[in-house]
Amino acid sequence: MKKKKAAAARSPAARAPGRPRSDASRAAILKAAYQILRESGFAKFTVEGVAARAGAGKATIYRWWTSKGTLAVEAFMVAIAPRMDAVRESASPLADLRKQVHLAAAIYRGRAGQLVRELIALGQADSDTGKLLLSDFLEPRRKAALTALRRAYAGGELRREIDIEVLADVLWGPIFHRVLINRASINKVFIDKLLDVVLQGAATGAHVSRPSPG
Amino acid sequence: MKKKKAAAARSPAARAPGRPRSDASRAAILKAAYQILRESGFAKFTVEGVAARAGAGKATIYRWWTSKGTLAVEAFMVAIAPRMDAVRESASPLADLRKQVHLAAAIYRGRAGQLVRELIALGQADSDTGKLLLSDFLEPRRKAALTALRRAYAGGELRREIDIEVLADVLWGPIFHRVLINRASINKVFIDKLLDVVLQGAATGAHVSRPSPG
Amino acid sequence: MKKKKAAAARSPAARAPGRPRSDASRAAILKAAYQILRESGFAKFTVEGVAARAGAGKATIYRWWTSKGTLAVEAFMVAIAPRMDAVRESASPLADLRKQVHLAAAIYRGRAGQLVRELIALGQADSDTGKLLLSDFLEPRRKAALTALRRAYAGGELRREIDIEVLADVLWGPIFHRVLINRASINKVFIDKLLDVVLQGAATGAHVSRPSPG
Amino acid sequence: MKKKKAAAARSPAARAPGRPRSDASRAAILKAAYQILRESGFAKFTVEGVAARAGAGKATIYRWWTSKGTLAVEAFMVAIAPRMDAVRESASPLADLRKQVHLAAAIYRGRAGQLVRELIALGQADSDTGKLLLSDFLEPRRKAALTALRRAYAGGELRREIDIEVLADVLWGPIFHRVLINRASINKVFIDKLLDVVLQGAATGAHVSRPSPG
DNA sequence: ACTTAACCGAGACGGTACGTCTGGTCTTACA
DNA sequence: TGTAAGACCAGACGTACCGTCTCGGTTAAGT
Repeated sequence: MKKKKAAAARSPAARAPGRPRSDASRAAILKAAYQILRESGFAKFTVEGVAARAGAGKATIYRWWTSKGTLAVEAFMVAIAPRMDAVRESASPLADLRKQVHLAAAIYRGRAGQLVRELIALGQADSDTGKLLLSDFLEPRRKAALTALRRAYAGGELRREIDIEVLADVLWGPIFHRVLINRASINKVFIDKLLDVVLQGAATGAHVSRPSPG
Repeated sequence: MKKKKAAAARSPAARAPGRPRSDASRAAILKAAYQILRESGFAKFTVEGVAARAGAGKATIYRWWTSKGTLAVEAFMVAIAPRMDAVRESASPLADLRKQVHLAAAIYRGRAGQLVRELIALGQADSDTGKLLLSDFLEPRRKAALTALRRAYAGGELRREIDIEVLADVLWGPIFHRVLINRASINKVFIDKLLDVVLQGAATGAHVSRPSPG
Repeated sequence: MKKKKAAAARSPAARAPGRPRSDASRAAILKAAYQILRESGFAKFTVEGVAARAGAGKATIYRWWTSKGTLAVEAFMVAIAPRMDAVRESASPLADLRKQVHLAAAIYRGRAGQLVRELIALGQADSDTGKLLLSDFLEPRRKAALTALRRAYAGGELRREIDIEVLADVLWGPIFHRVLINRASINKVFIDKLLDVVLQGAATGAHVSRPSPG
Repeated sequence: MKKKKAAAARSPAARAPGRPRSDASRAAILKAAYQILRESGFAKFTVEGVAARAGAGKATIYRWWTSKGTLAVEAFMVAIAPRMDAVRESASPLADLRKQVHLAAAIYRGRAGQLVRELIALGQADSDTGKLLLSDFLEPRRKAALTALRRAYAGGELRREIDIEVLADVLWGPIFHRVLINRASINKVFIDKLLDVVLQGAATGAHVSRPSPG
């Protein structure tokens, strides 16, 4: 992530000189980092603590991550991201969108919600961390929503004058608002109401296509 | 603010024994705190720095504020809050709402935007700070919006099945989303589009009452 | 001790105006001070602690004592000094001297020994304290010894060329040396040996007049 | 000095892992500490000040010294102790003793006298400091005197019934008494009188072996 | 009885230093 | 060259006391 080195790859035998990076070490560090995050939250997340639990040196951590924030973000993503990409495309883009948002909200309701809270907070103070979290975690989710919205737009399900970019913010914004500011619940009922209001304002017909409420 | 002691209550003039709190000191501390926040942001905001600039002792700060976060929030509010209450009620609640949101966005576009970003971030780590910021700054703004929405609801301008609480989150959420996460601009065009989408989804007729776009 | 005011004295009825000093308060402060010294030593002796235990205000303490050291010294003396003046003059000045030294050593072996240690230490850092301790406590003991020595000298019991002042230091010095530096025991055997050596070096005949060793 | 860890012991070349202690840092700290002691005395001797002047971190100081007292003692000794070991053995142990005592008194008359005063005082409050000062500075001087006394005793120059240990206290005690308590001068005349009285009391013949008073 | 002045308890104040903690860098020996 | 270990600088943290100050209220003597 920090250094590139033209990516070996030329031939199967081509290798950089010196001892190669230890993947065992990298994995141990990320695992220890995530464990600490999960057990104690970011407040007790210290580089020394991670190094000690991983049996690694602090210098090794700083060689591969620019700051403790970027380490925390990467550790979080390795553990969490896979769970968020579970929605597959169907014939109805708006239905896909609903599923995506419900899934994310479900995840944010749990332990992961507290972690994103803290990571977003960290991103305000440390720009490396903020950029990494945005580009590698938050932006991809938004992109997925944008894709669905674009398909719906192309399929004529959204009003012509709608700004898709704005619509994406209108969808995700209230969720983070409740997570970060309100601390109000983001339960299923809320998500449904949110989707209803937003799609009501954006959709063409009255057919907001909410699935039967069971 | 910190201790109550059952309030003596004998007469309205009852006073605690001992030297009373110095208002000059309190004011100097808040002023110094705000100056540092404005000049250098929260990164360089230290209790030692505030004490030194205010000509106060650190102990005095810790006597009256539980953490540096609560001090920062209070200093911010003393300086900023007055500017946000400038919207007076008119005959049209939805027009009032538009004005409120535009005004807040205008303020958040400036220096204050960075400060709320940092204070909200701080509130994630320190619950005292988070509660204070919410109860004394963020919640009052949301309440103002709720009041306008309720008036509109009562006046039949909003659809019967709308949940007003959700609607408030849908209005403010996207703004904070851009401030905290996207870092996308919250310019007037965006705010107008936001209001259009949201009120389109919530209003009864097609009359979304956007003022003529000049 | 702190203020003089021309010493009343003009007539038996002359008095300063205003509320007179409260003796109850003075006594409570000295008592509390001594209790803390005895229970916890000088390490935990704080003016705030004394004021709290005495039910007095800190200002009251600083009105009558220049520093916490002088308070400690006075509290110590009020409690200890009376025990040290118990030796009455007899026909044999050197025997009196022996009794004085043995008595002082006995007292220094106990709790009081630790307190003088700490007070002498304090006197090194704070000159008010040092002067007070010297003039009101240590010097008077030395003076008593000097008086006995002078009587012995006048009675021809000491060699003509002896310097009495030096002799006093030679008597007391080793005791404080053990209390402050060595931490070696100042038991009766040591005191006797000390007296033997010193008086052997100073007395005229071989008659060092040690009482029968029972 | 602080941790031992059973000393590896495998071979004389065994070393602890990790970065070794920086001698440059240690030397800079001791130097800065002594400079501050010499310039301002112990009153203005603060760990923060030492760290700042040495260009060291406070943590580094606390890693290697248990308290500011032990740091002060070590800094003092590194600078002063060499000057006190300048007396070489001659044929006359009592003459050596006289020289030792005169040399020490000469040193204590200067700046070092104030420092030992303050360090001894400090040793009363902090037992680590007291023990270190005693074992590494005061006791060795006393040992040197004891050695000379033992030689004199073996040579028949001291009376059979004399307790050498007591005699050492009788020699050094009065000097510290004047330094710590009296604040009386420890000039050459005093030291000579002191030695005369003490050796008169301890020596066998009348030959107290004072060098001709020129 | 009324005024005046110094007293008193309480506790907030500015200030200084404490000893702890963590972030990020540097220096060893070994692999 | 990478790694574990751990010492290093830097600097903020929150605490503890110092000695001073500012309240409201008390207690005499002098009017």
